[in-house]
Amino acid sequence: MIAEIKKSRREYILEEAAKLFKERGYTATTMRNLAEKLDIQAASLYNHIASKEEILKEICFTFAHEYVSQLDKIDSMDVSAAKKIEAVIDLHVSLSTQDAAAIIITNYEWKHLPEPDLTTFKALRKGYEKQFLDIITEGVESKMLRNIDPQVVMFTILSALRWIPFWFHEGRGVSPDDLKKNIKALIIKGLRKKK
Amino acid sequence: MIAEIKKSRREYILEEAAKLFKERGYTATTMRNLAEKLDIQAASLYNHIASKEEILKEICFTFAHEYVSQLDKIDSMDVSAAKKIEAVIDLHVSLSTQDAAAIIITNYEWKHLPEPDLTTFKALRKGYEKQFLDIITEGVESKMLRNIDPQVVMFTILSALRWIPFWFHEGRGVSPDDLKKNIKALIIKGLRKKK
DNA sequence: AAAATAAACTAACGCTTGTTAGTTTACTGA
DNA sequence: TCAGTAAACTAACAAGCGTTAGTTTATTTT
Repeated sequence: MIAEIKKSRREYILEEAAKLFKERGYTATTMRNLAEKLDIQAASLYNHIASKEEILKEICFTFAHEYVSQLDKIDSMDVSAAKKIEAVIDLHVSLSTQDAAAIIITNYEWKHLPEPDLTTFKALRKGYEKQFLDIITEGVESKMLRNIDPQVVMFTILSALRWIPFWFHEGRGVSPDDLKKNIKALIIKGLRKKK
Repeated sequence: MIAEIKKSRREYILEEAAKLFKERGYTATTMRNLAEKLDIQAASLYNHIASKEEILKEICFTFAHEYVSQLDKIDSMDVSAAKKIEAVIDLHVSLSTQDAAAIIITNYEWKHLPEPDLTTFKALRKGYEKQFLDIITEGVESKMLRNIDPQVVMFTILSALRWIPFWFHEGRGVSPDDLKKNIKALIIKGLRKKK
């Protein structure tokens, strides 16, 4: 009970931190900025978190692990490469439209992680990209997908997906579902050979 | 002659600054970091540049203007929307593979510009995106392109292009020319209706 | 040879940074 | 009612920040 209350206060701080990190970037956000947003003194933050770096670490790894475990699930499904790519698009759009700020931190502010977390994170990220690359390569080799360089395909798709939380706004423009459909139409029909 | 020597020294500083800003981000890069890279004292930098912010400003606006003027040229051509989109892809790949660090600053570090430069820059960027959006919309309305939400198409293409300087390395993987061909194949065949 | 200029230097400034220490206040469960 | 605890407070720190002032050194121009 007590732990729960403590946790919710802590999580609220993490949320506000993510928003600030998104707007100004991690380095340019000060603990006093964050405190001001919460209407408390900077020193009071340390009742809830150990350090500024800990905030970054918690956000980055929470979502990195989420991505990795979901991709594992997708990859173990018994469906075509094209279907797996569609599932990856759905995954990114869902997370990006639900937790935009935190996803931006995970994708763009991780480089400010202190060692050894930085090395760990980079390995996670590299592993994710490699696994996705293998799905694309399999699709090309089985002649299901157009013969386009798999690395170019991977980076093109991932960078498009990683940018979504910057421009997507709930209730303005397309809905999350329409976003999924449109991106899949654009990407997949470009990849799939004409039948 | 004197002006030329001074300029080359100054430009060398700008180049090194761009590399550091790329690696660590603008805010996390200190004038002492930059000085160390050039084997001089931080104070000596001020013989060549007025401030840290001036460095950022010069890099951002140099390339923002380059993008805008090139897009104007493309837009005034008497060709189809698809051809214009291809030309935009060529433009981004060329700049991203030639001046990777500076392009990254222009695309990702501009938010640290001080006012009123920030407002000016955002207007330039917004204008660029609007002009590109209009090209895509025209293509959809003329039934030449698949019926995909133009805003989704614009952001998907632009974010994919803006990420290139992060992963592209000369001499490793695809060449700039192959990169152009592959991205155009992926994007355009996804946009164009089956004939 | 003298003057001018480019480009480095040392020393220091005022300010902001993340963080710590110790204390106070308000609520909760026994 | 009283002890325990969560969560705020004030005050201050050491380190690092961008930048300025004034000076020295080396090269080029006249």
